[in-house]
Amino acid sequence: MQNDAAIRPKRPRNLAHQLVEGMSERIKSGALKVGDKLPTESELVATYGVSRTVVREAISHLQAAGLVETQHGIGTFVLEQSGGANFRIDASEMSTVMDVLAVLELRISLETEAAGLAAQRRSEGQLEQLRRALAALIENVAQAGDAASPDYQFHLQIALATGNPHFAGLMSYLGTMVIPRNRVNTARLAQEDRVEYLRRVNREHQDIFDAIERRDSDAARAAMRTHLGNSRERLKRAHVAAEAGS
Amino acid sequence: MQNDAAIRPKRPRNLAHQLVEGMSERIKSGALKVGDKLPTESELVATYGVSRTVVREAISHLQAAGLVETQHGIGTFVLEQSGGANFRIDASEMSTVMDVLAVLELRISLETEAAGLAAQRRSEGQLEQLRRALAALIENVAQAGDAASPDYQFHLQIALATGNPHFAGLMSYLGTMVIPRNRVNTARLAQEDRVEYLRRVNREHQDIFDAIERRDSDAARAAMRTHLGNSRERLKRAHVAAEAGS
DNA sequence: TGTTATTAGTCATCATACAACATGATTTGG
DNA sequence: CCAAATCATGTTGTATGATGACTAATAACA
Repeated sequence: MQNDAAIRPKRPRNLAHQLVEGMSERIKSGALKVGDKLPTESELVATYGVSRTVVREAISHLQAAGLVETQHGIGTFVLEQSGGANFRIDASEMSTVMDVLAVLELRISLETEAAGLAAQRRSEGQLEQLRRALAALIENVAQAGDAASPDYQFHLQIALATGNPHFAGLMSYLGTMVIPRNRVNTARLAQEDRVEYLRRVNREHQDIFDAIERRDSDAARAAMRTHLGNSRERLKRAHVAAEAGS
Repeated sequence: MQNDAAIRPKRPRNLAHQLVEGMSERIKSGALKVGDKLPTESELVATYGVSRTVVREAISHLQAAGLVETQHGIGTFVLEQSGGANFRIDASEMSTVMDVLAVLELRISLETEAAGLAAQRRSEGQLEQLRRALAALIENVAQAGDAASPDYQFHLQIALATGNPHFAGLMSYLGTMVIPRNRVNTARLAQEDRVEYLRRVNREHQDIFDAIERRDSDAARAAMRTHLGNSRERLKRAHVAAEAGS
């Protein structure tokens, strides 16, 4: 059932959202340059095959996002990303399991490399920090998700051990994204076999630590990829279970 | 004469904007607490004396601003402010070669995975975009660094082909970081053997494209890692050369 | 009791119409 | 001929009515 078309929202949230993503991409990809006038509402209606309501809502989103500016009677124009460019994931885009999965993919990308670099570069002090975080992780039964959870701390320590502050910076930002309030939590799946689940996760963490400890970069990458890949599969299963089940 | 506009700095751009301001105030002032359900569209139509169109556009703005979230068939709810957290690399921290190297490591992390995912998921249309970017890359002799450069476009297209918008978002952000004013560009090293250099880089890009074209995920990852790893080495060599030399 | 149908409330989308604004072409007055 | 007023056209802003889709709660039924 879990076809590998992992991210593509098979059920679009709403039409306007699709338009927003499409046009955002066309802006970021350079198809629409700064100052360009994007197609008129009528044209967008024609090309996307939706009503003007949807087009206007999409443009409304783009306006609020600061991507475009509309002038009455003339058109809407792409405006330059004002000075403080930054990377930001809109909180409103974190409501579904699919959204969490998309961010998790980013984490996989980041943390596999971070684990590899940490294995090469970790100092003894950083290794000690990691060891402490791992111990807290094994003792504490608290579920992941909390920003202060031992799980998060462990992963953050790995990012710190790379010596590249950007890894830790991005990690700590992504950490705030995984919290969301919806019922997406891992609570459901952990119920059926909590002990087995915890034992397995702990083992995965231990593998990562061991690889970093013995400075085995490739093994660290592999262990981290396995760990987060499993997390992704658990989320997916919880997703389909929630959709099919209750 | 715009003096009459000067009297009232609050010029109503459009009705929706007025609604946005009104409701934003009511949210921030605490009149509407987190989790509260704000009035239905019909009620807002009645209280503000505008049409549903305007109400919906206002709500659309609030959604994009991350203030509220709408659930189909239920209502729209106020959600907690995520404190405007974002990931940002200070431009002032991008002056030395080491800083560029640190960002490049992040790119390696990102793009390696992006190449792998793109190989799995790329559509035919995305492949065509990639092919075009590659062609422009080979023809054009312009040096990298510019945000509109073929090199950047090629890499961005790969990020887009993952289907995960966050990859493209982060990529385009990191792209702005590599621009800055430092003369650390690859110009120096390219001088000694420019032809050989270009031939090699083109070959690396071609390898990446080929792997994505035949949906070979592992090969795509490897090719991208090789490519960016080589870029890193070139940068390092340019660094030590610059330090020792002039 | 438990399950299914129905219903009401709400948001999502569509279609149409008209008003407000901007711009360039056309007409008109000198 | 020139310049100003007017008109024509295109675009965004707003209004209105209708229909579809989703959710939760209630009613009907076995």
